[in-house]
Amino acid sequence: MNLNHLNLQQREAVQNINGPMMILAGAGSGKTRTLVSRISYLLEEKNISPFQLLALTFSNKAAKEMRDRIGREVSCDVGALQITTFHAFCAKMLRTEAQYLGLSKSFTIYDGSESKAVVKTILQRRGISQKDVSPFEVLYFIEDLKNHGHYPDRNMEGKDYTVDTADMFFDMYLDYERELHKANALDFGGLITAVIQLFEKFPDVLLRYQERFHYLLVDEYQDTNRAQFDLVTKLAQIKRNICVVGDEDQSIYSWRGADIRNILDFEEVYNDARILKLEQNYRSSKNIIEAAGAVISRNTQRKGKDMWTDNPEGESIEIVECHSDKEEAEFVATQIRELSKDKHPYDEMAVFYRTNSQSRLIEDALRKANIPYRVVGGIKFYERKEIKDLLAYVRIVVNDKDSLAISRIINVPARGIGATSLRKIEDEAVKTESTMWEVLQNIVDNPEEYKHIRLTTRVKSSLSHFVQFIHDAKVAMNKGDSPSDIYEKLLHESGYYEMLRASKDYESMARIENLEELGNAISQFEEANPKLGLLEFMETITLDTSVKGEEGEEDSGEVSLMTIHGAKGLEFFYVFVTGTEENVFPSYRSLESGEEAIEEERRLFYVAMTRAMKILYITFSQGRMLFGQLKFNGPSRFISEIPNKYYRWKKIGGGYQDRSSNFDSDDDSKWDNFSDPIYDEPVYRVESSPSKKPESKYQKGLRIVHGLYGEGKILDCEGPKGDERVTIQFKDGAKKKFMAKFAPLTVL
DNA sequence: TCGACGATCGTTTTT
DNA sequence: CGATCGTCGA
Repeated sequence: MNLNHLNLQQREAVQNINGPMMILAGAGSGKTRTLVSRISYLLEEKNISPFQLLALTFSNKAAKEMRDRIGREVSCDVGALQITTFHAFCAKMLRTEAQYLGLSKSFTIYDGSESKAVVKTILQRRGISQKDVSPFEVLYFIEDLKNHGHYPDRNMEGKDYTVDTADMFFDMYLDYERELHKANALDFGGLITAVIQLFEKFPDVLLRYQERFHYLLVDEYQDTNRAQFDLVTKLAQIKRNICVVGDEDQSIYSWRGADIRNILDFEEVYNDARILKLEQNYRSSKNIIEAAGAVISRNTQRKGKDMWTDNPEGESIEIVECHSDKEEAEFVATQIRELSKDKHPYDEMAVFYRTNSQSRLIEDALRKANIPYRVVGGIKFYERKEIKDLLAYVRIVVNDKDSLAISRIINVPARGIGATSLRKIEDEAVKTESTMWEVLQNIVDNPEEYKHIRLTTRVKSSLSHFVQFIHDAKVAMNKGDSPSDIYEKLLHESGYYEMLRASKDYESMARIENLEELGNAISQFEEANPKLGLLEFMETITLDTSVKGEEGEEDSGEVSLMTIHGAKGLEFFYVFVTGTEENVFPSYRSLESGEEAIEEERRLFYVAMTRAMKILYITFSQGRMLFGQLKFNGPSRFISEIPNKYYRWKKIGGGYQDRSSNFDSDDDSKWDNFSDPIYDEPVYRVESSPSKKPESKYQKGLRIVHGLYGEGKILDCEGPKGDERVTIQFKDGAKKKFMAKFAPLTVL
């Protein structure tokens, strides 16, 4: 096998197949190429059976790419190769081993919104108002436990994680787990912890898998959480051929439980581990790589890599300062136009932002400029209400214990079964320890015995119809009707289609189209997998949330818009990083929560920078509408962390001095709302008081004039010289806070 | 049961 | 600003 296309380190990563190894693969270092070669090498040179390999990734996209590329390189049967996501791997194993854990093979997988719904019902049942305890908080607590590999009776000794069983939330967690078990369901985290449980309670099962997988590979290792680490460690225990690949500088999911310690402590866990660094970047210009390197070097939580490149120096980074968010978007559009005039195709360009809500203005500007674009991410197809509704019907048919699905659609479309009736049915289910489906069946089949559930005749007759058509669909499924036939049946007999057709508004029409699209998806699935049924279809879509795939999305001739999180793993010739302002990027939340969070934001910034191959534009705006208010946040600290020599700074429109007049002529209605920043607390606490600060020109008590508010007095001033935040009391009594260098202030 | 209306409160989201 | 949620009245 020819490995000449690889550099020295890459080759070592390929050929060093035995024992634990961690590959620290920097951005653009040819990671996928290396991994693909490694697997090919194992298969072709070392004659390892595909059956004995396991490669775990985080996204379906990554798994698919790797599989495709290996398929092209290798002649042996790739079909048996396990290259899959953590979650899909676990789901598959749990379906085969379901009986051990008292699950049925047909368990459903709950996504985040369904988990949240379960938490809500638990809170309700306990009579806790959502105002007092937000379901989100509870869910976060539960996820945190699961991220650390906890399951209800797990002994966490020696796990470096303490569980407070006295916490009221812990009780709710137990409730939650019971609820899911009753529904024959698992959430995302539960897929992982259930496998850990399986391994710990049934060592013989574990042994089977340990002996099967001779070679383990974990991609995006920096994003693993403790549970996943546990799982992999267990699997690798006997053969010890575990290769993990990651980049601590691209760890941007710690808020989702990714534990950077998995990387930082790898050598402690495997003391004979080999550590390899892939530090040559093949993607970006020298300017970009060195600038990004300078920024990330400020982080303390790293193993430390020094990326370098043989690529040419390239263009300077463009830092672009705009007046308003609108103007920023217009700049992006104009610049894209320019690039396009120079014959650069649109699909080589991407616009990044920190939060999804920022896409709106960019979209407006691009649309106005007639630039084709697509928004990557955002509202996903399978998260749309109508899709979730129909899928809830499907879920009931597949797994009638799924009471959550029943509650979701029992009155959609309206059947006159309101909250009160639903409550009665749920109560009965809890009381008799049965599922809602059983209760419904009983009410319909033995109305006499169930008279104590006081339901109106109208409700009873609706229920009867509901039970009947679900039952029919189940029968159809069992006798082998095709998934798409069953889907059509549900769509029409539920009355859902009719409900949408009846209301003729634009929105309903779009929904009908989506439901037809769902039908197509099912038909396609059916054709591709004739042996599989609705259950498997459901699993694919809950575990693969990729956006409704239009064919040929690769070279679409469109500019890509996405959050930076969504951009990880991608590359573009021309990249715009927008909204690079304090409180936006880094986000105000991270600023509030301290240095670790800021380091993660810095990694995010690093990821953004290193997506660019040729030209990197970093834009920010002096003023920005946030939560309906105009804010002056000032440029992001990350901009100041880029050494001067790598960038050119460009101001769009006028300078600071004539700002207020510019503002006035810009868009009057908008600036009418001009008001103080909402983040009144000092966000800069962290670095606000070095021992000797140079004298600020904004002293307390000083009288000033503000371009818009008029005359006032400085009440307080904090922050270093040149970067002060001043609190000013105006003549009308209003107190407002500004960043001095951006506010139109004149000292009197 | 269901809609309308006002209060509230805002990241990121591979699975 | 805008989505989401809870309350209230018909």
